Amino acid sequence: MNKREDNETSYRVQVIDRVLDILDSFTFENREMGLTEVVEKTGLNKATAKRLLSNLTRRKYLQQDSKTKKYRLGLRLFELGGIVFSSFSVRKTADHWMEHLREKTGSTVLLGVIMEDQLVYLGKREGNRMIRISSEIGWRRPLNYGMLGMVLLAYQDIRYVEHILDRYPLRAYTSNSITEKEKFLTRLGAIRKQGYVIEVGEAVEGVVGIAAPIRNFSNNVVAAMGIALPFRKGFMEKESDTYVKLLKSACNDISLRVGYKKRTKN
Amino acid sequence: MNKREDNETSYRVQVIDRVLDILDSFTFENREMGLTEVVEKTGLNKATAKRLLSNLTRRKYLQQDSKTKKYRLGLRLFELGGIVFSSFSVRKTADHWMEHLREKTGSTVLLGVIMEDQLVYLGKREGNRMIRISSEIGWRRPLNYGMLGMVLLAYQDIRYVEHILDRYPLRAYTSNSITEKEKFLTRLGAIRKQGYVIEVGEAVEGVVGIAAPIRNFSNNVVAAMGIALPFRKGFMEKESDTYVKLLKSACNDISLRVGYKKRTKN
DNA sequence: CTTTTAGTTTCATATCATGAAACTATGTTT
DNA sequence: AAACATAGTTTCATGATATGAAACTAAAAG
Repeated sequence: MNKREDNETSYRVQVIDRVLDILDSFTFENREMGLTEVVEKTGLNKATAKRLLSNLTRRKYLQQDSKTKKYRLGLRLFELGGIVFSSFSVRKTADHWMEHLREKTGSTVLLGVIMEDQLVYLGKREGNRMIRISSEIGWRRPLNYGMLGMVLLAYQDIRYVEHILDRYPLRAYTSNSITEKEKFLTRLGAIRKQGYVIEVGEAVEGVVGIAAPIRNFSNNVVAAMGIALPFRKGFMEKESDTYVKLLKSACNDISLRVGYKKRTKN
Repeated sequence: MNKREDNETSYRVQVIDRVLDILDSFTFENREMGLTEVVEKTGLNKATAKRLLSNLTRRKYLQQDSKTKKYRLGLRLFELGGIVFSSFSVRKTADHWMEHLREKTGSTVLLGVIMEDQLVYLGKREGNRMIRISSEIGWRRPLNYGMLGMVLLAYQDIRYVEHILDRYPLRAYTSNSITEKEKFLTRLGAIRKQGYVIEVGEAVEGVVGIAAPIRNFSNNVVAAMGIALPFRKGFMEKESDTYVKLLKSACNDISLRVGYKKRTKN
């Protein structure tokens, strides 16, 4: 008998898994669920689900609309999330630079990191123009998505990139998205050489993205920051340079503050 | 009809309470705990605690430092918190105004709401001056704390205010804090009359706070926004007016834009 | 090396979560 | 208005499952 589960788990507690299944069944798109919907998503017995839901609600991990009886994620999760949020040091140092960039460019500024093989948005500043970049803080995207994903991938080990592309195949988000692996890898090479990326409508139609890497003390790229602007004719010739310079100096400064030491071999 | 014990609980599930006790034992100040520390805080048996911790870790609700063996809150909580965060509509509409205020004043801007009888920080923009306002998003404070708390309380029903002051007595955060109930109530009246508050060093020594209310469609005050600046001589005479005007117009605009949410009472 | 402290694993036990079923409540169709 | 349909709530006998004392290992401290 394989009693020994070779992972670190000492023992599985059924209720915990069930409770977390419930919490996990809430998403950005699906923020409200009734009892029946929860039952459908989790496969739990109705009575059990009710009991667990009530317990979570009593502890403020869920809240229930007294009228519609529907449940949503509770305040406690917001608080706990806030604790985690406040612990990302990159975010903190990037904060006022994001502010600055948005001010100077009037465009939406985004900050992302790699976490568990995915792109996670850590920061966002809404631009005052009319673009809709629907990326909420906490969002996850595949690592090959858009400007931030490309920058982050560009500086990873090639084997890691392969691993990622293997697991999350390239998708056509728009008609301009790169979907061929070879082309994509070439692109990453170019980004590495340039030190930044400019993508035109590859993630969102009609939106230009400019992004650059942020490094930590050990020279590793740990985050990427980018700005998103609406595409205009002549942009590449006239304006792009200004934006790139702005962005690069911001990213470099953040890198320094996070502990990045300029290239010295050791 | 005789309901059960008048709370909504259908039945208590011990493990859930225990698991949530564990999560709840993490705070902003205490973000990392070893097994023993968790046992101390929760009163659980060591074996039980270990089992629950492992389960939470496997599900990314906690993460464990492989070196020190210490646990911290996990990425999943950040994501779930993000979902809750993104659902606060006041925050969203206040967002670019906070940006604007910080830009114009160079000071720290804060946004807070009442939640479960406490002041909860929903938004923050770091000023570029050297003040230390240590309020993280998700923080809770008693409702009688500082500029935001005072503004929020000023517009609540007097009986609610009494209830709050009863439960959370006035504390002296600085030497300027009001600690007498009568004085405090008079202050709230003045705020209501003025439509804003200016407090000098009542929450943090040497910091001036200016805050104003944000109302929803039904005229209820649902949030408060404020700016925090370092105290300078002659501030009250020369500068305060400009700041108040800026802030008031921002708050008014947000109030207008915060259209309708769900109706709470009728 | 010895002691102390912290983390991990086991397993017999009865506590505790479970879910089928019966129930209420509310909305929808005839 | 009754009949039907759908969603939420409560009960309680049952045994599956969480429990914790104890024995263990690992790693610091003395």
